[in-house]
Amino acid sequence: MLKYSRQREAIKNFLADRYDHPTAETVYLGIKDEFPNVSLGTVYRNLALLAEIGEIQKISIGNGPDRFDGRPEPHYHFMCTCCGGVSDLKVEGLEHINVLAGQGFDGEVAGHFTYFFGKCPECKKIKMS
Amino acid sequence: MLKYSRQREAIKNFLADRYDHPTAETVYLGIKDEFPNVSLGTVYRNLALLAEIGEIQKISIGNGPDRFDGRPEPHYHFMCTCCGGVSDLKVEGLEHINVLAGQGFDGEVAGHFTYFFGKCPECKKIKMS
DNA sequence: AATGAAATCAGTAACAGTTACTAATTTTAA
DNA sequence: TTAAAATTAGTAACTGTTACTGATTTCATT
Repeated sequence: MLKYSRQREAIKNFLADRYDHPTAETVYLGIKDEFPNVSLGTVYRNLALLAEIGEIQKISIGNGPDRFDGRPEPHYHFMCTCCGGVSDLKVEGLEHINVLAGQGFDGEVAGHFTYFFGKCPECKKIKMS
Repeated sequence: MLKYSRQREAIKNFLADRYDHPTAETVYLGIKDEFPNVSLGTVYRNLALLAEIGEIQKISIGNGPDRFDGRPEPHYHFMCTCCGGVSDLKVEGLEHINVLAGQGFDGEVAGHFTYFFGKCPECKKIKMS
């Protein structure tokens, strides 16, 4: 049975406010002013729990630490190879790619993970000027 | 300057022979009969080097250890959620998705990583029978 | 409001995968 | 053959994450 916890609520609120897909470490530091004694383990545990019940998303992108996204609706992500930032990316017409992947494959394709990489708008602007 | 090394050659050969995308640990154990004193660090270093010069591919899939693919040509991968195995997957008509992702995005999409998941042919068969 | 079982917590230790360091060995151009 | 540079084995250290512990918080039931 799931019980309320102030720490979990703070973690959820912290994520709801931002679009930069912070790491567990960042979340930890971010709720420290409200909960000075919060444990990093608590942050990890709640992030995993929230992801499991579908209230947030865990983004395992590249080789660094996992990142977390407060928006549960499925969408794509973009990682800037220049500044390392991760942002949301709206991509239309990609719904069919599981079917595409299943053609000529004897198994059963249930889904896919995709992330795009390249230069984010800010880094592109800097290089051009 | 890159010098020849017997260990590196053994690692490359080990990968060339197989399609199961082994982890560094597996590669390490696999070349141990030829090089009983080989170091795990040597395996990691050479796998990273070979991936960097484009002779093999590093597959960072899910949350487990990285896996390595002896074939450098770009292709997709499939992970079975049932047995955990990773296999190659031929998918046609996915070349355009970088362009698709770039529509309405001010940055520059250079590429993407995608892996599919679901049930592999073997696991699908078992469940059905 | 008081009780108590279950969930959650903070703090810390342990863990897995990987990288970094060091002195000895191997490679290879001269 | 020589010697500088690359590579090695072995080991320690590091990063991100999970597991353990006894104390605290939550909350349905009284």
